[in-house]
Amino acid sequence: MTKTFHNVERSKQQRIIQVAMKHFAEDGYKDASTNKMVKEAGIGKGMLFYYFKTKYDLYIYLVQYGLDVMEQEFFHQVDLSEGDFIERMYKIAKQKMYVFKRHPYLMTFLQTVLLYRHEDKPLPTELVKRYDTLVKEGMQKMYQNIDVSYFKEQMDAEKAMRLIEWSISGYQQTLTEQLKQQVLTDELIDQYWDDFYGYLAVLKQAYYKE
Amino acid sequence: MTKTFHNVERSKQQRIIQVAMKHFAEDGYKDASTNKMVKEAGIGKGMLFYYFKTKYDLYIYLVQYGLDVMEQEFFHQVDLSEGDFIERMYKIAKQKMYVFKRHPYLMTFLQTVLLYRHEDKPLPTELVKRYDTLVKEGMQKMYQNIDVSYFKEQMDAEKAMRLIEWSISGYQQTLTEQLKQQVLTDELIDQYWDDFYGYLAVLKQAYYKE
DNA sequence: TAATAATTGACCACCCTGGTCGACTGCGTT
DNA sequence: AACGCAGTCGACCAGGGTGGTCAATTATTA
Repeated sequence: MTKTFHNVERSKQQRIIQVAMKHFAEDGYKDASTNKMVKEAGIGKGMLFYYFKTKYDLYIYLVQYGLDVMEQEFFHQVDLSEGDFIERMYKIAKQKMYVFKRHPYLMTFLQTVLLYRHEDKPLPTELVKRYDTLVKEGMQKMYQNIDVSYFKEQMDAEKAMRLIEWSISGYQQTLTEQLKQQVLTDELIDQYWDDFYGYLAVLKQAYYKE
Repeated sequence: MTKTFHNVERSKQQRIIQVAMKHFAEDGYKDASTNKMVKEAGIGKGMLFYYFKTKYDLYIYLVQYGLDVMEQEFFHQVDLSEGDFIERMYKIAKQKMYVFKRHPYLMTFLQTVLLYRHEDKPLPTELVKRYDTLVKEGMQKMYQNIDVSYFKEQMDAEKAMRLIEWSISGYQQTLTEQLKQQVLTDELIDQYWDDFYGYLAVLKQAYYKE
C-alpha cells in the first residue's frame, strides 16, 4: 500500500477494505475481480492501483489489516477470569458477533487466506508466521484457566470441551444460514441470544455437575 | 444426456461423472471448466458435448444422478428400529462414510447445488421439488421413532438432539480436515472409528440417564 | 466393402482479466 | 493569473480462458 491510502477519508478507506475483503472471501484470490471491487466501492479503476500497486499488494495489506483487527478486537478481549467454560464460550460468541457487525467479511476472509496458493508469489513468511502464532495462541487462550471441576466426575473434560465447542459452532452456523434471508433488527438479535442461552442451559445440564 | 452415454463402458461413465462432480463442487457451476473436466477424465473435448449437449445438460444430469444415489444408498438405509438417538447417528455416520468411499464428491456437490443461480436458466422446478422433499423427508427420518426416554428427565430432548447432531458434524468436519493431509489406510480408519466412539461415550454420559 | 457410430482436438467468437495511461479536476502557492 | 501537483477517472490493451463446433479420422457393425 502507498502512503496516499492513509490520507483518504476514513469512510472511503473502510468501504474499499470491506468490499475487497468480501470479494476475496467469496471468490478466492485468483477469481476475485478488481473490476467488480472498484465498481462496488464506487471508485475509478485507476485509484485501486494508485493506492495499491498490484492486486497482490492489496491482498497482503488486507491480511495484515485483518490480523490487526482480530488481535485487538477479538483475542485481546477474551476474559481469562471466567473459569466456567460454557460461560466463556458465551462471552466469546458475543465478542465474535461484535466484531462481525463491524467487519462482516473479516472472519471468512481470514479463513480463506489459508487456501491461498501461488507458487511464484507466496505470502511473506513473516505474515504466515504471524497468522500461525495468532491462531495457536488464540486456541491456547480459549482453554486457558478453565475450571474443570464444573464438569461431571469421571467425565473426560478435554473431549467434553471439544463437543461443546462443536455444538456452539453448529448453532452459529445454522443461525447464520437462517439470518441470511432476514433483515436484522436488534429485537430479533436479542431474541436469538435468548434462544442461544436456552441451548447453553441444556449444555450445562448435560455436562456439568448438578 | 443422450442415449449414447448409457452405452459407454461403466468405468468410463463413472470416471466422467466423478470428475465432473468434483469440478462443479469445487468451483461452482459457472467457474467449473469443461476443458479441465475432459482433460482430467481423459476424453476428447467433443465427447462431452456428444454425450451431453451442453454444460447445463451435464449439470442437470449430475444433480439427478446424485439424488438417485443419495436416495438409494443413504436415505433408504436408515435403520428406523434403532431407538437410541446416538447409536442411530453412529450408524448414519458409518453409512455416510460408505457412500463417501464410492462417491467422494457427491455430498459436497449436492450441497453446492443450492447455491446455483442463473436467472435465465433455472433448475427444472421438478428437480428442485425432488431435492427439497428428499432433504425434508430425510430430516424427518433422522428424528423418527427415537426413544426419548433415553434422555435425562427434565431435559429438552429436541434441543439435546440438535446439540448432539452439531457435535457429531463438528467432529466429522475437523476429522476430514486432518485426513486431507494423510493417506487413508484401513487401519487408520478403524483407529478413527474408535476415537469417534470415545466421543460418543462422552455424549451418552452427558445426555442420557445413568 | 460400405455405412454408421464413436472419437478427437484445432478452432472460433466471446468475455473478462490485471494493469496502464493520457486527460481532467480542484486546490494551494507563487 | 499562472503554475504545479496530488487525486481521480475510465477507455483501452494484450493475454488467457470460455462453451461449443465441426471436419477429419478411426472403430464397429452389417
